[in-house]
Amino acid sequence: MAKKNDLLPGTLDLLILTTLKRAPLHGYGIALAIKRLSDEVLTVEEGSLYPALQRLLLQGWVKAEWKMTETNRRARFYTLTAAGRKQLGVELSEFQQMIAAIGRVLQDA
Amino acid sequence: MAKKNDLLPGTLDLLILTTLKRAPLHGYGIALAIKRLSDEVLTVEEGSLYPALQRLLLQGWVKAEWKMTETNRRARFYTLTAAGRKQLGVELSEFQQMIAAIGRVLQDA
DNA sequence: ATGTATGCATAGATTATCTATGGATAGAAA
DNA sequence: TTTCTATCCATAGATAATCTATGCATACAT
Repeated sequence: MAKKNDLLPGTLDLLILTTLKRAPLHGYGIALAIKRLSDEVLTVEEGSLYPALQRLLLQGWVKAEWKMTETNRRARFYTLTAAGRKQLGVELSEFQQMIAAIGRVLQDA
Repeated sequence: MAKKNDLLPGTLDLLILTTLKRAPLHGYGIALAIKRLSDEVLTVEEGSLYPALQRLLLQGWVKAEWKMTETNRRARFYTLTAAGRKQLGVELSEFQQMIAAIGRVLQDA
């Protein structure tokens, strides 16, 4: 079994927080949003997504409420908290710094 | 104890292969090169580096020989193999595709 | 009635990384 | 000559993140 890696490890929290920036979404919607926005390149497996959402809940970056979807289904909608919005800023800047650093290595070496 | 993460997980092999692109290096030299090229942003711990080198050896991406350094020390010098050079190309392009995809999500969301 | 897409979630395995060590030697400093 | 610092190897154990594989439930279309 080859190791595929649908995702660059360490980026999932950032991706999730980003999709919640504009509006609350349920888990399935988050996964679809990431897939769609990335032009099908990034796929978030459910076994990665839900544990990640638990982590985010525990740390208070998001909160969750049961609501009805447009298709008349019960679903947990996740919303960015104020702390989560702040955290998003932190993680985004850390990520960009990392990427820039990696870029320098890849380019100069 | 806060989790720091000196590195973006999943990028170490690519970084190592890249530093070996021009010339063979020993482990310590690889770590220094990555640190220096990244302007001190990226730090490769020895506990990450040596296991990674073992993986690369096992897969045949690099080969190793004991030699003397300029400072008169014995050290294992790692060299990219032909397969390793090819692998570097693959990983580089996968990485760039990932980063581009992540960029789209971060931007459009 | 049956299938398909939607939606939740967990268990277990795997992998990668970090922390914390430990050992050895060259050369400088004291 | 002793001691310190930098250079070099490497492993063990813990931790964390992700994937694979499931399982359950319901709305709606066929």
